[in-house]
Amino acid sequence: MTSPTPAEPASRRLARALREDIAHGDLAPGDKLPSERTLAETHGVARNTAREAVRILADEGLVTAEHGRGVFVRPKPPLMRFGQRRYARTLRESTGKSPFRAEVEAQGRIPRVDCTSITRITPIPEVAERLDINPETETVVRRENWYYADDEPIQVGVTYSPWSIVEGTPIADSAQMGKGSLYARFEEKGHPITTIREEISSRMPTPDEVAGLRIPDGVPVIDLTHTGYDDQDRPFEVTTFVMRADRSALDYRMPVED
Amino acid sequence: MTSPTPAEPASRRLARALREDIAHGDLAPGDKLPSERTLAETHGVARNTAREAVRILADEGLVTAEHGRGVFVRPKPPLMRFGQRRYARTLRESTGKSPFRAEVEAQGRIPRVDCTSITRITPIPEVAERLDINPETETVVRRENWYYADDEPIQVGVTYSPWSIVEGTPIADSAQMGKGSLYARFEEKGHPITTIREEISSRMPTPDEVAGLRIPDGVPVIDLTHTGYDDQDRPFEVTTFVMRADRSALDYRMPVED
DNA sequence: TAGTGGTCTAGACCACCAT
DNA sequence: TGGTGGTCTAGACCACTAT
Repeated sequence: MTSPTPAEPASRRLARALREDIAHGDLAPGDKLPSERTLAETHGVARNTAREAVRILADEGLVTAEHGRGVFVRPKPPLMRFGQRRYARTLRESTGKSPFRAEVEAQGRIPRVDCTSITRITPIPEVAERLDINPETETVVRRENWYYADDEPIQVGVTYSPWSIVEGTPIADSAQMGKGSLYARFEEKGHPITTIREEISSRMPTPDEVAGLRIPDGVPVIDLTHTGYDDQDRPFEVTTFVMRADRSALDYRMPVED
Repeated sequence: MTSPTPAEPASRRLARALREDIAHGDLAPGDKLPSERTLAETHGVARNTAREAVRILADEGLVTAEHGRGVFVRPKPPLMRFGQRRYARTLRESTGKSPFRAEVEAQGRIPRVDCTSITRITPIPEVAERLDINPETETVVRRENWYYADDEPIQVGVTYSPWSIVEGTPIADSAQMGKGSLYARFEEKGHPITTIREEISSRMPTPDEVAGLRIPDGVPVIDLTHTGYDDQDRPFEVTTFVMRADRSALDYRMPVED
């Protein structure tokens, strides 16, 4: 007695129609959608139903609502791509600037990196494990960095390194790292970065991250835990990054081990 | 005259309360939330408002609604981790099975890989560019694979390789790759996989992906474009993966080039 | 059959933005 | 000021799950 495929709800039908308009370019990136009230009237539904359709698209990351202005097709700006070159000594020495700055400038945007806090703490288990230290007897220095392009926050990085290594260096207490930045200082202390491990996952942002990184609805974050090893294969720093996934991508090239 | 911080909306307040219950373990993974109607009554709001609160949590990936059953705190199963070892010859030769199978079995789950289509096509520009071929004169073989753990779809992979390389091999026309799988066949044709490039991004799934991979609300996908290079640094295959981000992670270890 | 989530209506008021 | 999205209400019916 029941029909095999129940009728598609009005909100999804409307969402599908708008999605196709976007896919076909009838609604181009940056374009403003009709207002919720207009959509409701022209499609013969209640405003809440039109609103639900818009929300479906927002959850897919296709549109962004701006309070008081309207709903807009989200433009797809080029992604900033980060790979292992960000740790190469040649890059450090030739430009003297960090790979984040290089990548952002390559896109014609203005980079900024703020070190917002430097503290000495007892490491959490995930960090202690990767640094191969005893969390009950050893402390680490925690440096929190915020990365911006044109004042738009792109990623947050938190670097942990053993106190025994960074004691007395700018890493332990200065926001200014000097020429060649962080990894030049590690190298001076006998820890040239030689191998890296990158653990990558993705998820929806927490409310704090939404606020801090100003992340629109429907945009996930990339969660990256980076571990640096020196020429004797000793881990000496762990950095966790949280990146806006609509602004960031990762790009690695590596040998296949046998 | 206006208060500096407008009152928090009731739906967000309720969402925050529930979020804290989850964080504190009062609501453990797998637990059922009170019904929307119960939440509405106990918090003195309309059902739609309680529903909105639940939706906020679903969009964050914290809970999953099951029609007719209730809303449940989403358990966090261990992630399946994939790295460059998945391409190592030693792994191929010692186990004879693909790294996906090995990883899934390591978690006590039953792997399955279905090759759902093999076609010969004109490559799209992104693929042609990575394979360094002329899309107007060369064709590629497209193999689509679906990967399951305990019959739960985890990822989709689409492999493209030049017809000139795979012509006459099982890669071009057989769902069965034989011992050592795909990369053993490439090696036999003079293309041992030596270097890989991995381009990683993340986004919300399309409606097709939601349906195909049975992805719950609030779960992004990891989008991975993999390129394989042989011992003469010639690219010979490109594979694009779409993975459920709540089931998959990537884990690479690589040297830093100077 | 009872209880759950899924969808929808018609209306209201608020907060934000541009003019 | 008028138009926009953001939130909320009180009610309704449908579809799914379990008993």
